[in-house]
Amino acid sequence: MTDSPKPTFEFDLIDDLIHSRVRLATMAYLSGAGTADFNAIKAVVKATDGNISVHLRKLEDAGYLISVKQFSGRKPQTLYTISDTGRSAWQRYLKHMSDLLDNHE
Amino acid sequence: MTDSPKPTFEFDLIDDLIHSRVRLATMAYLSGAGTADFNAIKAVVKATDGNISVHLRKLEDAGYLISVKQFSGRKPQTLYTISDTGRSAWQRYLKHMSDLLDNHE
DNA sequence: TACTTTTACTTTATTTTTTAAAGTACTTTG
DNA sequence: CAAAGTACTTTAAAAAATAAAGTAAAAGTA
Repeated sequence: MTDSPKPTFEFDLIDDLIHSRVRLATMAYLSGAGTADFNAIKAVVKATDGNISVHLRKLEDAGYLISVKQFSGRKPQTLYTISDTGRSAWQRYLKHMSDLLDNHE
Repeated sequence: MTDSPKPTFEFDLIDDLIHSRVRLATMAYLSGAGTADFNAIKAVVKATDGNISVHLRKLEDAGYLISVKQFSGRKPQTLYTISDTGRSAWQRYLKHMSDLLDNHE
């Protein structure tokens, strides 16, 4: 048998929960913005209401985001922030991507 | 109305065909290896036969990979190489990821 | 005031993608 | 030569993503 080829980085370690385009955009935006509401996130991510709603829920269920429901004037408003768990998952994700790039400059 | 928030990079430009974990691993490996056969790719990507087969087909259908079928001894062997189209798509992908990282060092 | 539209979402249904399970056509091994 | 393996492909099942409806309240319009 021949020896198995070297992987450039550990693909199986990349976090699927973050990797999805919509959720990646969400995490990237929130990591900079700190806190943002449903509509702001929807806007940067360029997603439909239903779409972003489901993805936000997924990130929240995973414990990556914390949501707070309040009223802005007389309208309901949901605010989202990255949790500590979410932040370290995000940092790990960035590390993996950076490893990928290091191998392919 | 308030002005829309600034995205950190253009998420809608990221290439879904490459972004999928299995296909990302495949492209990353092939971009370094030059050419590799079905089994070598399957090994680095840690995928099952059927799984990698479908993903390789997808990359080939997109014109990102070129496959050549030959015999190694008496066994069939399929070799895969990144095409020119694939290489530039790959470079664009890396550029986008690098943009993402620049905004979040 | 009655009615339509808009806002801020959630829920459900449809489509797409991914993964897993079989299947094919050989070859190698005991 | 029968059983087990190799190198895949094809089809079926599961999961994920997207789109379409639906809800409840607010706001604008006639």
